[in-house]
Amino acid sequence: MSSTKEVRVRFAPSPTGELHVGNIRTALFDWAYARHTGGRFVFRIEDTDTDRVTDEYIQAALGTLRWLGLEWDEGPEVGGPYGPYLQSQRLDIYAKYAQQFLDTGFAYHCYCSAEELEAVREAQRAANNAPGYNAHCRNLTPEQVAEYLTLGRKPVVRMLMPEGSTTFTDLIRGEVSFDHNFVPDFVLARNDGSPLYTLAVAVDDVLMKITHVLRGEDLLSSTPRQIRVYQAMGVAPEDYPLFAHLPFVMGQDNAKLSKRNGEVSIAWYREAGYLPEAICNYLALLGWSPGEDREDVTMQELVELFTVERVHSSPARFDMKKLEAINGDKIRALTPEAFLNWSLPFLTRAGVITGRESEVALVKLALPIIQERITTLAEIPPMLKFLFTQDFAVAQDSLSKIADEQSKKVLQVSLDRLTSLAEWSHEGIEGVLRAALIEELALKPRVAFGAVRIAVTGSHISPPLFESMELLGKEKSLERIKASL
RNA sequence: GGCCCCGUCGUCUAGUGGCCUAGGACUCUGGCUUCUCAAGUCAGCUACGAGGGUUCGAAUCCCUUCGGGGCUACCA
Repeated sequence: MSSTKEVRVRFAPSPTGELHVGNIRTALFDWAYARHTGGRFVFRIEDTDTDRVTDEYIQAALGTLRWLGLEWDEGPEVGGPYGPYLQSQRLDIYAKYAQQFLDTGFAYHCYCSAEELEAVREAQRAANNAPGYNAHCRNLTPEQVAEYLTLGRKPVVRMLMPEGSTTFTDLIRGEVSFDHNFVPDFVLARNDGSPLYTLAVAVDDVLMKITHVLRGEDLLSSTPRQIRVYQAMGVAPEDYPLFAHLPFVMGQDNAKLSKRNGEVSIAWYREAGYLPEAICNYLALLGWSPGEDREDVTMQELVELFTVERVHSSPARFDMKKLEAINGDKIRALTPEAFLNWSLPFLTRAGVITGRESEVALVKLALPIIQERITTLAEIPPMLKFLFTQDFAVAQDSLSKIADEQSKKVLQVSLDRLTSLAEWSHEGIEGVLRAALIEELALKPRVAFGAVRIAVTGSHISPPLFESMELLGKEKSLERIKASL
């Protein structure tokens, strides 16, 4: 059917808040599918709910997708042949179709008030009947209409759902069928003429020639309504987009994602030092897998491997621990240059460096010794702070650990031997300290080096000691040991 | 309540009638390695929601049941 057509996939969020991991997972699959098939990735903003969508959220959404590397071929800022891509700029189009549906009898004016509708629903619930509009206004006489008008009532446009049922094949769930007894006549346009989601989404998918709709499963039951709009537009069944309803991403406690059970905003992950590729790799594994016990994929590999056939139908729980593990893997896989570029902003923002060339040079030398010991970029500043700080002080909780006699002795001996060390290299430092502390004083390495570590780096947890001392320099290293005596 | 979707280790998943006494990853526990923290490495814990069928044989097919979720708006 659509085998010869160019694949066109859209991501169409309604930015009523910041994009969260669930939205992003959908965007990622949309993007991956478009790229995998060599099709087009269309980005559309569904801002018909003007009360809840703000420009700020729209801008944030654009920024988030860009940061993640999910570049779109058509959409806001880049344009495209089927624009505009903001629904708020397409109002006249929806109005035209609403009128057309009215003219052709697919839709009708409904004058019922909110109170009347509520009363109907109440009665249905009480009688245990299927809820939904009772088609009260389907066949109003001209007199009745006139009466509503004199009452000052303004009508909404309602789609007429005929008897029967709608069946479609979901690419993930197989054949799904809805009896129209449970798909009531639904509103297409408000009484001020503004369109509702069901109208706008269907009209745009048709006009933008969308071939595949991959979206959240919360929209599954709205699909028959969309299909009815296609029919009203005169679209042939073989030209309907193919649907694939993605499973939910749930929070830790099996509840919907929220701030309470794990941070959901991508902006938070960005600030916390997660790499876009780690986020995408992890999210890709929620509801999909490449098979063959594979998990680690680059963006490129995701594009190559992604198919809807391998997408699950059951919901997945978001697990921060797994994300952390993947983030650590991705950080370790970074080239020195890339790692440096990711690190610098975190170091400057934390006030560890100001960005001077000499500082950057030192950071460059220090990064290799911490690359495999962090899981997020945010861990970099505290780890390298000792190299740059002007007002060095040993951490409070470590102070007591070097206050005893033995520690004092270790530090004194270290100071003496190191002072005469000519070549200040980590090999040299290690050789001297091992000879003096481990062999001569017969101390356990962890005890002996522990004291030096605290004196020099200020903490009992640090990057490898000898490399750290080399980077710090002889003068500062000895200065700190002396100060701790 | 009604309609629809879903159900494999704690979590993400592999698995499409025999390769499954169910594999991988994360977490957790223990060991090795080790200058701390990591990383690496070895081992261990733990699952086919339940009950019926079909079949020589079922995690895989069918039915029932239980559980979870979505929708039921002039939200999306």
